[in-house]
Amino acid sequence: METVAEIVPGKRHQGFKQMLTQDHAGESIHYHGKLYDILDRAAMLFAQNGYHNTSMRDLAAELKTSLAGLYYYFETKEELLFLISQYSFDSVILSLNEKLNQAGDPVERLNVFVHNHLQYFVTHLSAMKVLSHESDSLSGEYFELINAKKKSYLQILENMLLDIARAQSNQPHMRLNQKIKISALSLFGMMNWTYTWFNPDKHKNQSLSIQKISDQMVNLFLHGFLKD
Amino acid sequence: METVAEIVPGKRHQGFKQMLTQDHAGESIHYHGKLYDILDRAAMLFAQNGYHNTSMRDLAAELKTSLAGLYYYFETKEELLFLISQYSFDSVILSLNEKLNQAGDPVERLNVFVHNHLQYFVTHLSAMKVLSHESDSLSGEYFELINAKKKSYLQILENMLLDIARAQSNQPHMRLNQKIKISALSLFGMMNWTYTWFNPDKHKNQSLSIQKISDQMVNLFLHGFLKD
DNA sequence: GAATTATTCGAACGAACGTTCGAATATAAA
DNA sequence: TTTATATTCGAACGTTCGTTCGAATAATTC
Repeated sequence: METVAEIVPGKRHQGFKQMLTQDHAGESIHYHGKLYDILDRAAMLFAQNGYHNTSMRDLAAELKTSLAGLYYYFETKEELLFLISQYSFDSVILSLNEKLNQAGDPVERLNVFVHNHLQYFVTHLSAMKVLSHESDSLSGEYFELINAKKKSYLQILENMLLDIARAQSNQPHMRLNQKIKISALSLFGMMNWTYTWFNPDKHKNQSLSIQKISDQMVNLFLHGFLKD
Repeated sequence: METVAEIVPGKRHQGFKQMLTQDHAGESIHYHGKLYDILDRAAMLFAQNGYHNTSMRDLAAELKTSLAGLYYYFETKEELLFLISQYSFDSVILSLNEKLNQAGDPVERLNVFVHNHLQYFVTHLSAMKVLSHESDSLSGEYFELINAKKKSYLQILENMLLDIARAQSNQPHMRLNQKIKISALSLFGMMNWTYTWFNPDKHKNQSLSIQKISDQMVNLFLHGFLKD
């Protein structure tokens, strides 16, 4: 069974490199409350004020802990950003895979993809905003690792679109690969852009539910996509 | 005739407040090469490394001028970001209005809107990336001014969609206002997300032209939008 | 050419930042 | 209770940052 990366504090000097490579290798989710607390609050602050405008002192104050104490759980601020990004991404993909196991035809699978993405996005708005907005505040190995996840996530969507396109026999006017690439990126644009306008407080218990947004985006997308 | 905001250097202590309010009031574009150079290069650096990761020393080095000399042209780094954002936004809207004067039916006007947006986006990729990505690095009055432009730009698109929706007689299943809001924001998502994947060097003189991207996005969008 | 104005500059200031270190405290193991 | 381990902390270090200031230079006006 697939899981998100194991996250444990302490002895990071020895454990860090292993964590980077052991990703997706473990069997159970090791839960360490304090670190998740840190990731959660940090994501909130990063989403609210931006990564570079949030100081470690801000984070320490938010968590009612000491500045130096934070560094027991990670080695650098950049690693903190990486951990937030990695955990969010792994969670979305994990949740998606669970739902895809019981989803049938290509179109339904696309529905599942969009709804899963939007659902996770708005219920973890801070973390996903950070993931969408600050991913090139990462550098080096951190950047590469998150970028690889992005590419594989995009690949999942592109494969779905390929299935859908093949299912209908019309010859497309455009080269299929190109059409699928632009389509997939457009769909991601629709979905990810929500972080700039979706307000969970404003929309909670209101008529504009995730289900409605998800349905309309799929409609908007699918009719255009299927119409040559 | 509408123009972009007048931009002149020097005596900023007196001239600044006036510039903020005189926006769109002048008749001709006052051109001051050096300041445009600064805005252009700064936009490049901001797009490349992010606003907060670009220091005034970096910018001075890029322009082969002194650090202190920069402050002759603006008062704070934040004002510099504001000037970039304002000039870009005004230019897009100005260019759009020129093209809309000679565009007929609602659907064609939507085509013009999308093509104008994407065209300006990719030919001024740095500045537009900054505008899309760093606009909430602004605060106070700066933020409000750019936000107001954003809202009015969104309103233009929503009005177009309203015209299109009215032109066809089908009763929509969803409340029209809501449908138009989500549709407009989805379309902006498609377009603005391009800054994360469009590579001008890679796509220059290649098969993936702006016209093709624009056409496909309009197709993708319109067929879904018109289909209830 | 003198006077005025516009533009550039070197040097420095104070503040904020990420990070480190050794000591202190809490927790668990023996 | 003693020992070992896990966690927190105050204080400080070195760096980088945006910004300022008064002087120097260039351009323009008279």
